[in-house]
Amino acid sequence: MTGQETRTKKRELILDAAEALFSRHGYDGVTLRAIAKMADVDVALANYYFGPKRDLFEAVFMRRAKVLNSWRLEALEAVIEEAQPNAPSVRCIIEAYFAPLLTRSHVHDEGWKNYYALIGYVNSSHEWGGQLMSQQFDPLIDRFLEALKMAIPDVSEENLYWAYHCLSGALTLALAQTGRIDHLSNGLCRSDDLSGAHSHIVNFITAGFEQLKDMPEKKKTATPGDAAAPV
Amino acid sequence: MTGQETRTKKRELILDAAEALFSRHGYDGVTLRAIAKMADVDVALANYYFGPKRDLFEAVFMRRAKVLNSWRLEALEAVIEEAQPNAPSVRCIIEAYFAPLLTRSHVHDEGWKNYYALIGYVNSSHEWGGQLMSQQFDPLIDRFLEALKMAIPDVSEENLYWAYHCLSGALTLALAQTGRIDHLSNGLCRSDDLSGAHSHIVNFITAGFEQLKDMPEKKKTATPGDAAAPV
DNA sequence: GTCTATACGGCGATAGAC
DNA sequence: GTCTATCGCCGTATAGAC
Repeated sequence: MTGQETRTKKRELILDAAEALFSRHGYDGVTLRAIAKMADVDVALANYYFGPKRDLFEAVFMRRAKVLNSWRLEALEAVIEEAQPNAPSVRCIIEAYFAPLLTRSHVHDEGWKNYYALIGYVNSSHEWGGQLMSQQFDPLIDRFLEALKMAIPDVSEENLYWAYHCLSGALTLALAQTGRIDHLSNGLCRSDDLSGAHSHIVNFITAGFEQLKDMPEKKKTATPGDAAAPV
Repeated sequence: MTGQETRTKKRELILDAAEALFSRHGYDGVTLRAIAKMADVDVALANYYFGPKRDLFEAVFMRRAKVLNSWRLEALEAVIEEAQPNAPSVRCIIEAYFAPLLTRSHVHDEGWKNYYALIGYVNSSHEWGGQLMSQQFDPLIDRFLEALKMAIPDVSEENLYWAYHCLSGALTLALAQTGRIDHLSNGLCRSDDLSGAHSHIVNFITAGFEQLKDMPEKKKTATPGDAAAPV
């Protein structure tokens, strides 16, 4: 084995171990020593390759973010292409957003499972949520929102962003796979069954965006006629 | 000030400080020393009152969970009462779920803001999500789901649980107030404006549940006719 | 360059003295 | 109820082996 191969190999081992541990225990719940032990390398090696702990965390997060983004971009461009010269439907766009994450075979891969849980952690974290998620994913999100604007004529920006926020929360909670739904449903639904969750989530989120079409232009965020009694 | 009063006061100070710090940095990101310093009490006092760190965390989480549950139960019973003898609408039930959390004046209270962020952290956490959330909130959730079953005839359990999952993700991400939407929207939407988010979220989630009414009984989770091309 | 062994200053939770 | 002491583990700098 050449030096180069070793280098790459050990780097990946460290990233894999860090990913597994960070996803389960969060940034502060993991020590570099634990990562080194799991990766079967020396304590100082993580620091040698990645610098301080914080930089290692970011390296872990960024590694697969790039892959996700390319899958999703590809899917988005496909549905836009296919719908030409019309705008793609809301459902197709939402499908392009979720399917690359939830329906491929990689969802059964241990590394990806860990990474998904990590996204769940990062997205709702005060420390990382605003910064890391935006940095890695916002450019692509903007393209999806552009597409949705074409599919939902006259939608207001505010409505669109909050709808995306709902999408994001629903998705990342699913990715986190916390076991909550298993408990709530007495085992009927399983949080580790992402492909089983896929169609439920797509249907739910599609409907959420579709209702923006019915918003009166002047009172975009108001509740429709059968509004509830204030509580 | 009597001993009893001091006792209660200091207990609350510790809980407040722990809440503020846990919500910002997570369980492992906070030391008992930091909590004690913020509460201006001795390091060992938290241990004296609450036992080990883990128990303190649970005490923080449970303190306001009880309050939330009673607000929501009250709201749910009000809409059921009001709709008698019919079933309440989906919108009214969803409104009863969200309004007590998002529209009251307490959302501007620092303590409650911290607690909300804590819910965001706990719900998507591997360590706590499955257990603590279920323990504190599932009994009430069951009652909301019962009500939704009446409002959505013939809905399958599986659809209902996954829809609730989407609701939960959207809500807790909003509660986490990570600043992500501020960034994405270039400041148009603000994640600390929960009452501003309220109607957007209610509309989105209501539509998500309403579409369950159109599900063909036999293919409950399938996508409707205009299904997307697989990606 | 790649990697290991070790050392260091500091802070962790909490048990036990008071 | 309060304070202190204890012991262990923390991240990381560094010296030097290969």
